[in-house]
Amino acid sequence: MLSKSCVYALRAIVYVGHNSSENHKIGIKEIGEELDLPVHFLSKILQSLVKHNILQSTKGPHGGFYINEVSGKIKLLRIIEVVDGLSFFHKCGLGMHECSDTHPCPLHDDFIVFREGLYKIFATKTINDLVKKVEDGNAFIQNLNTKN
Amino acid sequence: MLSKSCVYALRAIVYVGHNSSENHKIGIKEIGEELDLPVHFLSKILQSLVKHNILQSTKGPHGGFYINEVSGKIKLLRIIEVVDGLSFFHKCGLGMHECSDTHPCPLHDDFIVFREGLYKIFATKTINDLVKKVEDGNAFIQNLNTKN
DNA sequence: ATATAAAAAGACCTAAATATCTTTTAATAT
DNA sequence: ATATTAAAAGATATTTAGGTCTTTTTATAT
Ligand code: FES
Ligand code: FES
Repeated sequence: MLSKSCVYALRAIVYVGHNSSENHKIGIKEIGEELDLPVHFLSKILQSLVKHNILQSTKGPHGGFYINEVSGKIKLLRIIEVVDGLSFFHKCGLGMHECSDTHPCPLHDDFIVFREGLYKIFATKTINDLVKKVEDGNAFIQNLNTKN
Repeated sequence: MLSKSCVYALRAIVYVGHNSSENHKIGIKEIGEELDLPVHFLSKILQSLVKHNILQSTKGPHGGFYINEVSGKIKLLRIIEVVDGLSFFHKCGLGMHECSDTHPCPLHDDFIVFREGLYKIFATKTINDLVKKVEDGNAFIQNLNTKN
């Protein structure tokens, strides 16, 4: 559904949101290790998020990634848009060229309920919402038994 | 979500169910052309379905693919199982190693609604259900403007 | 029996996603 | 200014999904 790049992005951002601040930035190595993600690959993904101003970073000693006021309020959908694009939310679930109410595939009615439901979730929730869940102990972003 | 192989499979089976019978089998070439699908690739997929007894075929003149009584009643989920496997329906939407109620990711509650809803649809609907929709004119499996 | 038609099987090929490794750039502390 | 640290950038490798082409097998009609 979402690509690996995309879920890596989401989890990494939440991790950064949870563990960092303007004066305690967090290195790519730590993020990768804590989330069991391939560091260099993740690095690419985060680079792109920084370019899109979804995430902040600085180089050099005590550098690393962090998240500012504004970024925390970004909707998950925006991250998906940047990493994967939004085509999933418009595509036919049976792979027809067009998804349309007037020329629907046999799964259309059932499928769009879920597709649009997901859309709404992603379009509504922010990074901060996820961070809060983690901080309240109601959710986790690290694997239970850490082994890849 | 579903791989191309999988949606190709579903659409092809519905096409066969709709257009063929024991004494009017239907060739791979026609299926591919009518659905705008790559013939040889589709051929592989259908081969595997035949092996799994989800679809029937005979070689030689007037040979081709068809669907018997039993196959029409097969659930969509079975096709997904054979082509893609069922891992999607158990996997964490944020890519954590395990999806669990006790160690949930921050999207877990929202995501499983979607995941399990879809599961139910696929576990319930049969090939014949989709064929019927098409025959009743309530759905289509061919593209509108046929160009790949 | 033979020719023919169609699927099955096998061998490849291509593109995209995922992952790794190396070099460069820039920020900071000394 | 210099050394150091960490991200950015670039190049390359691997894996998986998707697709094509060729040969073989098998059923049928003649
Ligand atoms: S036409 Fe297939 S999901 Fe809308
Ligand atoms: S833990 Fe992520 S979806 Fe269940």
